[in-house]
Amino acid sequence: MKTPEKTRCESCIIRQFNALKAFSKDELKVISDNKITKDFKKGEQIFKEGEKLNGVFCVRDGASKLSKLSENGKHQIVKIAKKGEILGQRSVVADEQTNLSATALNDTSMCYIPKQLIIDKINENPEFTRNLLKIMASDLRESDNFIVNMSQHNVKQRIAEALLYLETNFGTDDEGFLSVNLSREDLANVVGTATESCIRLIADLKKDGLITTKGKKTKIDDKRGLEDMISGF
Amino acid sequence: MKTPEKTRCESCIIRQFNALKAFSKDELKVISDNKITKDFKKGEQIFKEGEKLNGVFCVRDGASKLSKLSENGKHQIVKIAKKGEILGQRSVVADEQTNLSATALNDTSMCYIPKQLIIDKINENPEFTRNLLKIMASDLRESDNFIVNMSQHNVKQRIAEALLYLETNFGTDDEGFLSVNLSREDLANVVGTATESCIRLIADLKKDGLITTKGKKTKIDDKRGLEDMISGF
DNA sequence: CGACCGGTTGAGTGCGGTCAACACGCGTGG
DNA sequence: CCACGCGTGTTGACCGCACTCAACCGGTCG
Repeated sequence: MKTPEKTRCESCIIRQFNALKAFSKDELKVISDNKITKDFKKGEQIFKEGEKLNGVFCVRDGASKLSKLSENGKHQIVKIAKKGEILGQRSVVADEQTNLSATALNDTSMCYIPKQLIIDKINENPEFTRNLLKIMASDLRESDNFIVNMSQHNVKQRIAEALLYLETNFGTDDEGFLSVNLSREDLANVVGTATESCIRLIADLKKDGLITTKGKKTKIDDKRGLEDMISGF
Repeated sequence: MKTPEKTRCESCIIRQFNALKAFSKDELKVISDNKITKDFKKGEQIFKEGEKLNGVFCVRDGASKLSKLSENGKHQIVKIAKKGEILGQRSVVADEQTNLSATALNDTSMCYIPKQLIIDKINENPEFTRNLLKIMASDLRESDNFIVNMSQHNVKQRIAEALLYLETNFGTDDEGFLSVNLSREDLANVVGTATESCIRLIADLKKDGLITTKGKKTKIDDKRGLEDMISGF
């Protein structure tokens, strides 16, 4: 983790995607003066579950996984955060320790904003608070939907869902391969299965002509086919 | 569903448990004048996923399940709401249709508060908004934890968890039986399994001396034992 | 070079889903 | 009043998905 040159929040477009868009020029200046830019290398841990955070992380670029360790030693990935999202806001709002660990999936650039600044703004700027509320309401819906998907779909369907999710949320490179490259293990941890099962089912999807792989990269060939399979055809 | 005599919000203790505790006497009067008390019989549906709600439901008494239908025709129960919780606040905050259906698990008494009142209060009363924020933050943690439990525990462990959850959150009657009596099917829908599997594993738990049943009622005999089993002993 | 990590494949097993039959209580209508 | 249907609970049998353990391969790094 290193701390490179700063970018001013006032001129940062990322904030349009999160609750920070409520802030005035002046407010942004204060935040900008107090934030720290932090970069994380692929695989580096941003924070660990149970930690008390002293600030939140605004994702400028890159992808990171939010996961939780269960007593059998497996990491369950609950969410993959993308550009514009803010990590740790739940913990700061609730004034609790973090419930999840965050780890960079690729080289990642974050802005670290001290907790007190966020708390002050919650008390001062109602528009900001309402934004936060909406975002958390949306997160909550996502989580509830995830629960249903986990319990009502088999592993193959869940893998298909995860791949589609990665495509729509992180896009593809110029050859059509997924931009975010989850390791087989991470993918298995997203869908809540063993790595071996994950590998085998990916091989199945290839055989079915729904996806192709090249090296460690994955490409979705038949989006419609995947969606149909998820629905049970 | 019938609408019995009103209880004034000012003198209602239930509100201490939810975001409404932020309101002044005057604000409560307005709410009280605009709310409707609605009662639901066991099994009655309070609202259905996809509906546009025009208000929220404050649970005065009883238990209700929040569930979602998946395309294979099964209901996954995501949460069981208890006295003091507010149903529909997520949808109202996000200005979306409901993501979940709500159904009464036993005879239930609700206060229906028009949506606009809640929206106005979000804009007027920052303390209320902050309360909402904290509650949703807490709901979000619960949901994330549920995801991890679902994917990392086997069905037997999940049933044990569900029973413990019912005991701690809804208590027992004077003989020690769980106050909320989920049907086998509902319990299966909580843990995301087939009713038959659920029944068989409950029989296991009985054989192991961890629980007993009498008629349709269930009693937890060895809380510690259940907890150990969940942790994998 | 060996160590190690990620990916891959094979073989065996058991958990849990599915279908079918049956028991039981309850309300309803003939 | 009983017959009947229906919803819920229960049990049996079967089978396949997915977990586990183990071996192996290729690349990378010390």
